[in-house]
Amino acid sequence: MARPANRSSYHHGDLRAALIDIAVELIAERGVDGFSLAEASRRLGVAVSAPYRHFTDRDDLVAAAALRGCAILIDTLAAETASATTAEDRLAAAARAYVRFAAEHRALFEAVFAGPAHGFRDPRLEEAAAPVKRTFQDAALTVTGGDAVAAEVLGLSVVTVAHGHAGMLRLGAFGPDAIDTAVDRAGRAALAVIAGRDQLKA
Amino acid sequence: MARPANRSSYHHGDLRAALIDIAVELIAERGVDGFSLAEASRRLGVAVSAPYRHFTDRDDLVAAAALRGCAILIDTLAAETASATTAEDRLAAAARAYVRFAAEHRALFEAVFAGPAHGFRDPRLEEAAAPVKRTFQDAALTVTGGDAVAAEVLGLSVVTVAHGHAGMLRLGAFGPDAIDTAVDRAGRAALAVIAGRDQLKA
DNA sequence: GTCTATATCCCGATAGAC
DNA sequence: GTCTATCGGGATATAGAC
Repeated sequence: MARPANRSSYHHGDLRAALIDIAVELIAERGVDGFSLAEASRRLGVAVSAPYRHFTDRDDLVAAAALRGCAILIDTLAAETASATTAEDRLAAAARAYVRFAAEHRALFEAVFAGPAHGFRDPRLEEAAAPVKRTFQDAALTVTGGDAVAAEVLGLSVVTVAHGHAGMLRLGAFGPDAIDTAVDRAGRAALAVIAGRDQLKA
Repeated sequence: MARPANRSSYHHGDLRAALIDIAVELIAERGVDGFSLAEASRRLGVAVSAPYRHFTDRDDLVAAAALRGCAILIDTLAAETASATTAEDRLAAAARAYVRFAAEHRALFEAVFAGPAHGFRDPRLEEAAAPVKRTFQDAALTVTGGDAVAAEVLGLSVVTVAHGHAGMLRLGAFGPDAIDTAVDRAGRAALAVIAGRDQLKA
């Protein structure tokens, strides 16, 4: 977002940042698999070899986008859960934030989560994503009143509910006002799971 | 699965079916985006031009795999929900079947649901997938005792919960015995949503 | 219905000049 | 830190022989 115009300015200084920006755009358009360094270079008006000064290879740039996504997701979670009053609401707010991030930063969301299905995962990303899990499990621990085992199950269930809403949103399952609908329903579904959490234990 | 050996038999008769089989294999290995007609032809020992006698283009073959996946998913849903005694259990069984299908037929699941994010969707697939939605909503209608509005919300919520478990399973969120764990948890989460369904309404 | 051959295109990555 | 040039590989799709 820094300087969308004047491509010649990329010739020195911030090509690295510009590449991440354009990678996000391209991933949004064609998906992680459809992203290519060649196309990114073309759009920035630089040689195809230029990116290799800043990233070791194609996947390294994708990983950089994923790391940025992780940071934004964590910030979003922190901001949206801060205003919650009850423990239940805090957990539901985390679910809403998760879906909102997936909707508003589709490319970053895909970069973060597209990895492990096929191919390998960057350990930096593994580490960077840990606070996401923590956010849900900390909130769940408050809900369960300190029962760590139940909290782990509940936290994972709620983040899974949120993940499902993000996926169904991508599939177009929520009609008009899809984003707001998906966010709202994710929050309600989270509250429903919390309310019926007795059913979760084996 | 018909005739895994004797590639020369493909030279006449069932290349179409063999291509779908090999497409499923390749999608499982490299994902929908990583699948190529060229590689499929190579593995079957036929010329790269041969598939074009049976499919108009690459996407047409992927669509054929998706249609097969849809049929299997619908069968799986029907079989697993048949033995349920209560309405709640029938809905939860649908969630379990959904996750089990996603786990045991990962490639087919991806072929069915990978489409709409980027690129276009085959209308045949749209039509073929309708019974899936119906299965969940019919079961939900029984749970809500005939309340159609509540049933629509509940049915979508439960299938979304199942979809989330399928996605998190792919991400490796469930440890050892991942498949059984994911299936089991999806069923329990569905029951939790059903139990707490008062929270779903706006 | 399948093959050979080919046209066209895009990609990742590197070497060496500037 | 970027450019030019290039190598090597793989994909889609078509034309025409058999």
